[in-house]
Amino acid sequence: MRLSKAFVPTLKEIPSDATIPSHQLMLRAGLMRQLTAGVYAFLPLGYRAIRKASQIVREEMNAIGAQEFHLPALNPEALWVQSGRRNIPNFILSIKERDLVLAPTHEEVISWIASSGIQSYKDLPQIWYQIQMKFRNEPRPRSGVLRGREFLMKDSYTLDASWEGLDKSYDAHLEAYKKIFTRCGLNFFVVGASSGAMGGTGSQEFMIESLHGEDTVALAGKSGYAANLEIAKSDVPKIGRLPSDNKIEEIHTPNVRTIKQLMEFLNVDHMRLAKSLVYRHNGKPLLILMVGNDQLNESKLVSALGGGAIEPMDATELNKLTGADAGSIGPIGLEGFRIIADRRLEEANGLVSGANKNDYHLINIDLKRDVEVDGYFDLRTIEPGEPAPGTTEPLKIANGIELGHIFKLGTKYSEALNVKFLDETGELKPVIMGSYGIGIERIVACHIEQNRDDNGISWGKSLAPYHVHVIPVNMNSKETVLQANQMYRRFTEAGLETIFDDRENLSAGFKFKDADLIGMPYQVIVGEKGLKNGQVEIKKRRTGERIMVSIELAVSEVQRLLQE
RNA sequence: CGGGGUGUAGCUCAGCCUGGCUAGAGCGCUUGCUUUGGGAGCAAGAAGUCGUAGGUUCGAAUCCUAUCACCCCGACCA
Repeated sequence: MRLSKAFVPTLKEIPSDATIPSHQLMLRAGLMRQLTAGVYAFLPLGYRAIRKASQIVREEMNAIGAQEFHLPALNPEALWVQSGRRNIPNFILSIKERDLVLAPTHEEVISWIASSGIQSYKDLPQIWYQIQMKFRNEPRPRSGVLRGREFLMKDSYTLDASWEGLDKSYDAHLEAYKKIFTRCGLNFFVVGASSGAMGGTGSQEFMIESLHGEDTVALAGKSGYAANLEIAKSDVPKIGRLPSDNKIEEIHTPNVRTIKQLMEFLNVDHMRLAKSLVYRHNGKPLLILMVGNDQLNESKLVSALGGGAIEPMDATELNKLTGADAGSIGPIGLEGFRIIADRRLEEANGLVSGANKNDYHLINIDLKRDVEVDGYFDLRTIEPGEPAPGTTEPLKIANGIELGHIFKLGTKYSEALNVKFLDETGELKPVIMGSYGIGIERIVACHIEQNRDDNGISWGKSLAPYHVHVIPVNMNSKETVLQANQMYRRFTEAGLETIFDDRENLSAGFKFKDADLIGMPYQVIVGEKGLKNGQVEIKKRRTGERIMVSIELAVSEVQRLLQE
């Protein structure tokens, strides 16, 4: 590719709208331009990187026997009503002129195809995938391509006749994903994750660690524990039982609202304070008991409740139902509430909690004796430094960017959308599904986050839009131009993807800066100094190392470096 | 959706508080000459109805109102 004829609009200055490095560099290196919030146009160089990433994904998917589909982005709205996902908040973008929506993902369409196409256990298993644009009603797009309103995804869907089959399909994806992200030159890790609104029985996320990530993860390097904070566990002890068996007493606690005030007022450890949190679950009142300073983890709460909608109860409503304000609520004598508690409180006694009467607390509460607790669940958010499960290793908390997510969906969609098959015994059963996503643009953005320096992008070999960047130092030197042209021709003929900076009237410095910014792995610098000795210079972008080689050996040397 | 910020030339920004000549700078762009190993120099030039609409005023980029867009923090996040 001759730069003199190419569209590679590099920018010297940092575009003011971009705040994270990958976003800034993707704009500065001329990979893409923003059309409107959360929507980007990929320019030729950026699109090449996207295609490289897609191709790696495609190869590894094909290697596990997956078959590529091309699915409609326009979906009938009714299909989403049927699956129950039409009204998930901030999810679907719709078309004004018709009852059509833009597909945010493709479980529904896949299920529609499978419902007529899959009839017998003999048709299973299947792995189907697509690499296409998806659309989402994102309330706040941000961080460049990391969170957009349209985004390129590889999504695959597995159809199995048995749960064992699903495990196999899932594990195949787990391994394929590791290969994909390794080939993409990413330093990634896998975490246990919440299935969230997707439903299902298990899921894992592939992440890179980054200050700019939106996810928070708990990590323990040595023991290998890694989990999204939404589900992360730690070995904190239960608070257990005290030997005493005192009766409940009411204590006047004027103006005591917070756990901290209560600790000071009663002069007790926070561990004996049972904090009451009041929510509505699918509209029904719910009281949650937590150990004093522990934070409720809403993701864990939703899982514990088996899904559904939760919302904190607002103050006036709470007062109407209990006669007391938040801060004075407790489990004793509370009517019309389901009561659940965090595991740390299991069978605990000697607890302090609100009396459901403003300015009063109860002491000596025994959950076993005095309260009908409808289940103990792990509901707390872990804190850094707590021991990883089954170890003494302290957990570290870090931010991460999610690259991929794999789900065991089970039968949620096959039941809603009638994807059934006849098994060996002639019984009609729902197909067992899995769903597995990878954000293609995120691969590229994360690759840049991890492969850059002050001068620009430093592409790894697998995603680099081109392999080699040939730079003639002085376009006024006939010899330089002649040799550089030959160099370009030789590289191209050898099958290497090559950029040739044949632009006239640009200083050498300008070309070097541009080459470093767009970041191809190897620069071949053709200058009068080297040519005197029949040599050109190969510069490794990543290390800055320079090697002088004879003109004849330049191509084979770069080929050798690319093999390394 | 709550809070904050910004909209002035292709890009980065100044000017706005305290209204007043023909609206500025750097980069980029065009032409010519020079230059060519780390974002060159000189000269000449093109380019903006100051986001949009309304208002106040003799006069608005500047003050007021509304509106749109974009960015950041939060909420949300398949």
